[in-house]
Amino acid sequence: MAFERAFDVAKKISDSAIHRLSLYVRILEEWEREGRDTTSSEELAERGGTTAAQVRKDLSLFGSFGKRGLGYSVGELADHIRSILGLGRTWRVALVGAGRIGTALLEYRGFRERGFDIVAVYDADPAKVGGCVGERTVRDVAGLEEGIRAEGVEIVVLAVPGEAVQPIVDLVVRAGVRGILNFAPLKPRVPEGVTVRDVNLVMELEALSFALSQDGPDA
Amino acid sequence: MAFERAFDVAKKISDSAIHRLSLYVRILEEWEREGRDTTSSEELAERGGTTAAQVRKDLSLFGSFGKRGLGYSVGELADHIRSILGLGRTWRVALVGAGRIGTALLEYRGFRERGFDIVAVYDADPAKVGGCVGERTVRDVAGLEEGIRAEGVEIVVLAVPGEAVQPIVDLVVRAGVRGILNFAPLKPRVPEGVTVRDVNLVMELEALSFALSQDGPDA
DNA sequence: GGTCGTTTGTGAAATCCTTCACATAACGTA
DNA sequence: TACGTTATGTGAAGGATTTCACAAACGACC
Ligand SMILES: NC(=O)c1ccc[n+]([C@@H]2O[C@H](COP(=O)([O-])OP(=O)(O)OC[C@H]3O[C@@H](n4cnc5c(N)ncnc54)[C@H](O)[C@@H]3O)[C@@H](O)[C@H]2O)c1
Ligand SMILES: NC(=O)c1ccc[n+]([C@@H]2O[C@H](COP(=O)([O-])OP(=O)(O)OC[C@H]3O[C@@H](n4cnc5c(N)ncnc54)[C@H](O)[C@@H]3O)[C@@H](O)[C@H]2O)c1
Repeated sequence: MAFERAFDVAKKISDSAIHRLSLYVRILEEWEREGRDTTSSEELAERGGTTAAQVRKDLSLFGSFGKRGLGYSVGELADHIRSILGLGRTWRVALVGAGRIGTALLEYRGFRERGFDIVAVYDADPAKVGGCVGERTVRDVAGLEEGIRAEGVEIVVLAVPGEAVQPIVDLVVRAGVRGILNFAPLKPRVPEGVTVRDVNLVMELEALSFALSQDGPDA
Repeated sequence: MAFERAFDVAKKISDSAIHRLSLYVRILEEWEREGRDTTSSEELAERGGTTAAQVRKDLSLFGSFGKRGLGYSVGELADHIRSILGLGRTWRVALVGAGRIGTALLEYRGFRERGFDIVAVYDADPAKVGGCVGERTVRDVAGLEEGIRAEGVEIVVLAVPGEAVQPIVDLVVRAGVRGILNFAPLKPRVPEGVTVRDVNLVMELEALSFALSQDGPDA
């Protein structure tokens, strides 16, 4: 069969491999726009800050997309990786929490461009519900479960205060959501089969603090 | 010697270990507020979503902070980890880019609470320069290098468009900054000794997309 | 003081991830 | 068709991180 799907046979793929694939697509798309036809693991590695062997290993987890002696077709490889990452489509996303972070995300074009369409926004604050953020109307979080089902929402972005996280997570999981991006500094509990990714900015700053403390003293 | 500093003898500490330490502090501080005196690796692991062995291993990279048979003193362990991460002080942070993400960050109290004090804000847009965001005045990015030196800025948070990143990074590194938190979807090049941490939200969403594509088909 | 139950700290084993190295496939040339 | 050059795909080696498992340390209790 031409179209390999070796990767859904329950193999374990590391997080860093996925991050690199995500990076490779971005590089390849840039090259597509520049009209480049072919590339090599060497070039991708150079541009992506890794090694050629790593690039080939990452790809080999999912199939073989190149031609020996020639390299890869930029367009085809991009297609393959997009298909691996599930990016050949639009994902329906709901945002919960139209606060500072929430509105920043809403007005960012990069998400829709990359296939993540924020189809609905929810908040609990009566002062915000009914109002507009950008071109979208903020809905009452009371209708969240119903809304998720009605709109076929697949991913929820959570930008609410920490204490509100767990109840909302329970609710959206009940409504069938299996992917959550969480900005609160607190890891919610979810059942098997649901993926949560946390964006914890304070942790990132603390990692910087550690790095600076390590080699700072001698400066 | 009572105060061990075994960790600055050039040992390699993994990123994930640092993230977990950061998590442990947060848990311990919560327990401190609740008035709990002691805890165990078991409890920390349970609460932090890891294993007891992992907790002990993480801590053992830096010293030994517990009492066998008894566990850890909540307060002392928090102190030790804060000291390891360099959190026993305030870090001087500058924000570059007072756009959507930038202003969200500025108005967030969590950073100062955890020792990251945003002492200055810079932007290139003449319409923004001179204006206020929260209680801070936006300064012209032309004065960034000078400002960094004058204010003793140690960490820079970059919330500017991708194409502006590299020049600003070069400039702030020249001014002596060794820690950068970058929101643009593009990894800047920096010399040895400078740490950059990237927050790439699109990559996080793409990782969710992958996870959903993996086990989605059977649903 | 001795014994018991507890929990740490840590070598050793197991697992996961990256790098190495090379057989293999593809193409151009003659 | 044979040969030379190139760059992939992948087992095997090497490193790093996580898990295991247990000796050592501590307090309680008698
Ligand atoms: N702003 C930042 O820079 C920043 C940085 C790091 C982390 N965070 C985290 O991100 C989250 C959001 O931060 P923010 O600064 O945007 O906060 P915010 O207070 O500006 O916004 C939170 C929004 O959530 C809404 N909300 C509260 N409870 C809700 C509920 N049960 N259902 C629906 N909506 C509800 C509020 O009405 C508000 O509009 C917080 O957990 C915060 O800790 C924010
Ligand atoms: N907003 C989001 O939700 C979001 C999500 C993911 C990534 N990002 C990334 O974060 C970065 C900022 O995004 P944003 O949405 O806040 O953009 P924005 O356009 O709202 O803000 C960018 C700000 O940077 C300023 N700026 C431009 N060039 C500058 C320079 N040379 N020096 C100083 N300031 C300069 C602009 O004047 C503007 O105020 C971008 O790289 C974007 O890709 C944003």
